[in-house]
Amino acid sequence: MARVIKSPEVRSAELLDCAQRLFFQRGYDDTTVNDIIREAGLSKGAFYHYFASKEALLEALAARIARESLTELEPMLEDPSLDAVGRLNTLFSGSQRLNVELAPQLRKTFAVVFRPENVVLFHRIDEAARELALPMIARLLRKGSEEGAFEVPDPIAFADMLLQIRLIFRDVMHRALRQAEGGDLEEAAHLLEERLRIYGIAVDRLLKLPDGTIEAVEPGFGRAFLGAQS
Amino acid sequence: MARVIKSPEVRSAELLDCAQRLFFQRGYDDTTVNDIIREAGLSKGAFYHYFASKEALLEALAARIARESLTELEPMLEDPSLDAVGRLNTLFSGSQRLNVELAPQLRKTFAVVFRPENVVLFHRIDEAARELALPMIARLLRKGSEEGAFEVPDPIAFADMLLQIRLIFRDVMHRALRQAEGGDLEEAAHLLEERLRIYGIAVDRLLKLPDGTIEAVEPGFGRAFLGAQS
DNA sequence: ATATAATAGACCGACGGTCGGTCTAATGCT
DNA sequence: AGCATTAGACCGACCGTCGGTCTATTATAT
Repeated sequence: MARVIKSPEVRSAELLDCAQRLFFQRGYDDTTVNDIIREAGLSKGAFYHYFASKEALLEALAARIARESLTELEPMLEDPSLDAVGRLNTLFSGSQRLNVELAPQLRKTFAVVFRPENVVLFHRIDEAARELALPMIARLLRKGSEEGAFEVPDPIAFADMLLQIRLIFRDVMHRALRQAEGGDLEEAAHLLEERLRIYGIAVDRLLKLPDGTIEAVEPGFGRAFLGAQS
Repeated sequence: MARVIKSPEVRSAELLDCAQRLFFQRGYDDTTVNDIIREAGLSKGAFYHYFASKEALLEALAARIARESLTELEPMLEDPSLDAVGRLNTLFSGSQRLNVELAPQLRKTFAVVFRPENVVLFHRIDEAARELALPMIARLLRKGSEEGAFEVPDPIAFADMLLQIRLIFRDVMHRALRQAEGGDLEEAAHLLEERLRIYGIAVDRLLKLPDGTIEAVEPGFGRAFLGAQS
């Protein structure tokens, strides 16, 4: 193979790009190191010059994805013009807007990453994202608690639970996607929205807000996300 | 090797026993099929006569573990002498009693299964347990709702969230175990109990019970579990 | 006797990872 | 400027391991 030299930053970014594309297309286990280096156009040796193992590549990728995602969401959590409840609502509506914008791509990715045989991939990304998100959410909860908006005995523990509970959407989304693909868009959209609504109520209750304060679903989100044209 | 013939039930049970012991000792990935058949004392051919793949073995094992665990817990969820709140409290105290009884063995198992590189193992077992537990919990919630004890808009969705939220203890327990092993039993026990207390409050709030109604920790559980002699 | 289930274990291909070595570009030295 | 040295990016043949397959053989049931 022709020898091409690039700066380490470019190379490792390219490796991560390729890995991300392949992992999101076929899953982690079904993507071989050889697949990755073929697409990235370099050798085995070069690959292992950058990453100690396939596993290490996954971790680096998870960290990058987590960092990028949270950079998009962080401003909503810190918006100084809003109170704590407003920030939470902004977070939900904002992430829904993002989801709809990127719906065609996201749907494909979710369909792969949420498959049971890809737990490892999913879990690594979630773990990385969680680590970054936990202090942010905890700070928001503490702030809201001090402002008297919430009633949260232990911001970190509650942030932890809030982040944990959202993971029901791995399964819910997976089922909705399969159902939508099977033709029943109405039913799928309804399942998704209903679960989001209930999730919103759960958040309300955990924070001792009146049911319905947190708006975890925009009306029509289910159809907008599941039915968005590619 | 000497040819030994056993009934299929015995054989597959033995295979599952070995697999469980090895998976819980070294994890799933680090246990090879050859390890399993060596311990179980049979050949590759026999192994693949009983299980289509290593993966299939894992699923069967997860199903068995889930079935056994839930058989122990089910009576508490159905106890006709108690109301809904009482049943939930029995469930928590009962599973804590079980944990303390089996503490030495459980600690070893948890220390392995909760390790990040063993997510697959953990997740398969949890998935199987969840599938069995979901309808039971949902029924309890519906019953409690009808009795006026809880206020639960969607028993299935709430049961789902309740089951999801408990998974924070994968990480919490893992950390507590490591800390206790590192010598700081007091701190570890405190972390564990505090998190269980907060978890109880979370359950209260989700079900619209007054904070403190659900008793998710028995006092002294942390020390009893983490410090129980082998 | 014959079919079928159970068992054995040699064998296979694919995979992650290693290793000795090559090539290039920057740096130091005269 | 011109040459030597060096760091490290890069190559790809090779290796051990592992999950899984295949054929042969033995036990059991009818």
